[in-house]
Amino acid sequence: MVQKPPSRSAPTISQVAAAAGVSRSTVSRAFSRPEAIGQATADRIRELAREMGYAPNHTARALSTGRHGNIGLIVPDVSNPFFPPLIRGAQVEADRADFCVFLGNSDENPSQEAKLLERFSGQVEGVVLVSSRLTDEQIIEAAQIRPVVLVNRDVEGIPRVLIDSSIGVSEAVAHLVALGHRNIVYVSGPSKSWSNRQRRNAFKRAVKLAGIEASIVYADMANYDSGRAQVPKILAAGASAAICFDDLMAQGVMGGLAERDVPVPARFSVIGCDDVIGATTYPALTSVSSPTLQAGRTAVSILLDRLEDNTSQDIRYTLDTRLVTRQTTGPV
Amino acid sequence: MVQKPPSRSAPTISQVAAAAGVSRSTVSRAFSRPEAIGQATADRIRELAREMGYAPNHTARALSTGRHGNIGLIVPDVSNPFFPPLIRGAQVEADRADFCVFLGNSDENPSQEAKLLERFSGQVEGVVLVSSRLTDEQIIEAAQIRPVVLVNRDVEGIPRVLIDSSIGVSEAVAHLVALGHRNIVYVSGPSKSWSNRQRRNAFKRAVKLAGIEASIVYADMANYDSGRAQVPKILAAGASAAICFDDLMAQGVMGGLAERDVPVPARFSVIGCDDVIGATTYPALTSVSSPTLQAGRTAVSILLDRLEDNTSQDIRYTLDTRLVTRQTTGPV
DNA sequence: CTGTTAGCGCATTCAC
DNA sequence: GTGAATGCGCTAACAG
Repeated sequence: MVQKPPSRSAPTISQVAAAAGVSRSTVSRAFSRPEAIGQATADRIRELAREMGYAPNHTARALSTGRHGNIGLIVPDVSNPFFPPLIRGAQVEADRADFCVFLGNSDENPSQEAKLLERFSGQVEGVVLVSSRLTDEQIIEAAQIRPVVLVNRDVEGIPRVLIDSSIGVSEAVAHLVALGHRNIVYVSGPSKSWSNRQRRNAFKRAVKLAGIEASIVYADMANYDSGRAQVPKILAAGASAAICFDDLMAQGVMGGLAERDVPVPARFSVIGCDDVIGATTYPALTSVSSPTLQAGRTAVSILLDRLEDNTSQDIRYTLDTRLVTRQTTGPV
Repeated sequence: MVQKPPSRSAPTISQVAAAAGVSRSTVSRAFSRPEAIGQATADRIRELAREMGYAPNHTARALSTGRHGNIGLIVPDVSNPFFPPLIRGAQVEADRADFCVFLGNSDENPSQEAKLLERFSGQVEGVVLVSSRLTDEQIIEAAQIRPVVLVNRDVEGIPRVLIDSSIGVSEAVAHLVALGHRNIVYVSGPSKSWSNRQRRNAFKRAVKLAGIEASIVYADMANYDSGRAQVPKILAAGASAAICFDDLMAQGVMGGLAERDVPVPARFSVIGCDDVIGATTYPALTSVSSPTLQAGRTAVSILLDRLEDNTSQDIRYTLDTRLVTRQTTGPV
């Protein structure tokens, strides 16, 4: 086997053992279970190792133990502002346990997602799937190989953390009603999205409860242009306010309204979901805030727990949302 | 050694060899160098392996070859909209070579960055450091262990890809001058940022060349609130336009202006940098576009090249920027 | 508390 | 073209 000569070849455990006049096992213990050997020897070895620039070879350790201290995280699209905070949260939690995280981008594409899963396989102890595009069957199959935790995807038997927009959307409707709105529209996102179904249903329940007029306009994509394109339909419905599937669409709606000289919030109110850009726009967007960072943390936390004790109770962790009122909503 | 019993234990190369009636070497070759064995045997073995659900153990292979097909990518802050497209680009390129990428978040913190580097070490063949907060010495030291490629950081001898804002910023100034502006301000970002220094210098050169009045206001942080807080200083300077270190600050400036009832672009023009949010706001932000996705791709591409042929010529790859004109700039 | 022994799963010299 | 032997670096039983 040809080893590319490293500029500064790393010492092996044997070299440290020789230099310290002990066996390799002792050196090994000095790093993995220091409390199992003499305090003095442990210190001496670690010090010596430090001087020699020795560090345990992660790969060799992984081969021997079957544990590599890595997890995988697959998201549909890193560039969608919804995900970065979630990734961040996952990182933070992984960090605390000294785990490294592989990041994968599925491009909203099931086969790409499966490919990543395959590629990660054998290098990760578990995987977090965010807004997975895989079928239930594929997910269940993947979970048979190694622990899987889902975010915003509800598959029975697979640990999952769900951001529940119900409360936030209800608050949004209540907020608009309190401001005097009597005809609201929900701008729907991707039809196969779990989050979208959930928000739409919460919307329906809330408007029915309030006994006001309401309608739904359907867009296929969740982005600025898509939101902008819905404005004619929204205005045609005679609504005075819109709750949008996400903030990007909300921005699009605002753009479309501005083009038609409909002032926000003077003549029309707009509410987004996820609160990913709220504070950085003008006027600042009222939005249903999603605890995405928390979702990332929780998912990884659950995954790591599962790696510890191999319990397999059915976890379904729900995170609540709330309305963050800013400047795009006003009295009718 | 206690191996946690996998639900569906993966077959090893030996089992496949036994089942196929060949030696382990042959099976190994069937996967790593199929052309080195009989076409027929290779096919037969691969087929059998597929049936048995065999896949080469990544870790064992890595231990033996010293190559694990992973790279590390460390960014200051995943949540900063500048980075996701870059991450995306890096992923795309890694994907093409069947590499997995470890993502790390340094929190703009040098010691956290060093810690990640350490944690990745031994599992990655190379690392891409984006807007590194490490000292030159630390970077050089890291590069002695394994290949390192820098993005937006200029250290002699280390391969680097730099987004050169000079052209874009010059265009921005020219654009404003053409619109009749005669007093412009540059809203400076983090003082130790390479990008900021570069933009500020390009600004100085351009305004001097145009012979117009100009000034610089200094902010320490690059975010919305920081931009918003600069508005009084900007207006006090008597400027009619501002070029901001990045889009987030530009948004902040727009927010601050709106609060003071200064209409954009009617009475004041605003230009951002990086073009990370331009199209999703209203009015749409004029911005100096940074090819961040391309930067990510190029960095990984250079890294992978370097892993192939161990050449070590000094690469300094420059990516140009250009002004994207939208609706926040207008005649004075 | 420490050393000895035996793999983890694979890639790779050598022979044949 | 194929098989036998050896080692990658480390950990974990088992003795002592």
